Amino acid sequence: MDYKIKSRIWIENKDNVLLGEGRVTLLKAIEETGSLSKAAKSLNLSYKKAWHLMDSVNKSAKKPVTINSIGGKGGGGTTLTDYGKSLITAFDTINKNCWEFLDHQLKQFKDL
Amino acid sequence: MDYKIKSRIWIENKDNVLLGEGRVTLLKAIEETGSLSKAAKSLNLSYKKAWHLMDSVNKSAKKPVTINSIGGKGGGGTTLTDYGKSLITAFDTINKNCWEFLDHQLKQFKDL
DNA sequence: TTGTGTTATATCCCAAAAGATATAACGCAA
DNA sequence: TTGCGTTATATCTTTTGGGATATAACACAA
Repeated sequence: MDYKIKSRIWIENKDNVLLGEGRVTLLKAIEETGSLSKAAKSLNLSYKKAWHLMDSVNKSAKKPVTINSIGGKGGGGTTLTDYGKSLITAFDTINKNCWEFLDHQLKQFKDL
Repeated sequence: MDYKIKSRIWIENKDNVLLGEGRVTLLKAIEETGSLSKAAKSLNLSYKKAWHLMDSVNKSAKKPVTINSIGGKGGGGTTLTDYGKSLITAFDTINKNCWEFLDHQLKQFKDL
C-alpha cells in the first residue's frame, strides 16, 4: 500500500486569489531578504513573476501586506507588514493541519 | 469577513497521478454513459485529453479501473470495474471531508 | 551631478500545453 | 461485404504562460 495523497490549498477573496503555497514562500523570502528582487532570485523565479504575484496579493488583501519603497539607500526594498506576517502563520498552520488530516484520511485507501 | 478557502487533492502512486478531481468526474461520466467518447463529449473535453487521462489512470492503478472494448454492437465502449467504482467513492468522501475540515479551519482567518 | 540598486511596467519570443484533424483496428449487424 | 461507432494513436496547428529583455522612475550617497 503506497498510495500517497497530496493537496493544494489557497485562500480567495471574491474570486481573486489571495494566498497559495507559492505566494507564501515568496512572502517568507521577502521577509528574509527585505527585497522583492532578492527574494525572486533566491527562489529562482523571475522578477516579473514575483512582482505579479505580489501585485495580486496586495490587490486582493484587505489590508496592505507589504511596504514598497523605490529609490534611496540600497535602491529601495520591500518589507512585510504585521498583517502580512500574520497571514503567513495562519496559512502555514492551516496547511499543516490539512496534511495531517489527509494522511489520516488516506486510510480509506488501505484495502483498495 | 468573506475570505474563502479552496483545495485540490489528488492521489499518487510512485509519482504518477492516479486520481484527481478531473479524473474522478471523468470516471463518473464513463459510468453514466458507458463510453469514453460520450463521456468526453458530455464534459466538453476532447477525446484525446480524456483518453490520455484514462490511460494515465489505468497505468498508475494497481488493478484495472475500466474495461475497454473495441468493435461490436454499438462500436465498443468503456465500463468501470468494481475497483474503479470504489475508487470514486473513496475519493469523494475524502474530498468532502477535506472541505468540511478546511471550512472549520478557516476560522483562523476570522480576525485578519 | 552622477552612479547605484531597487520597484514598476511594457514588449517580444519561445516552448509547452491544448485543440483539431486524420487514420487504423475492431467486431457486430444488416 | 459494407457500414457503423467505438477505442487507440499519430501529427499538425493554435493558443497560452513564462522567460528574457528593455526602460522609466525614484531617492539616497558619493
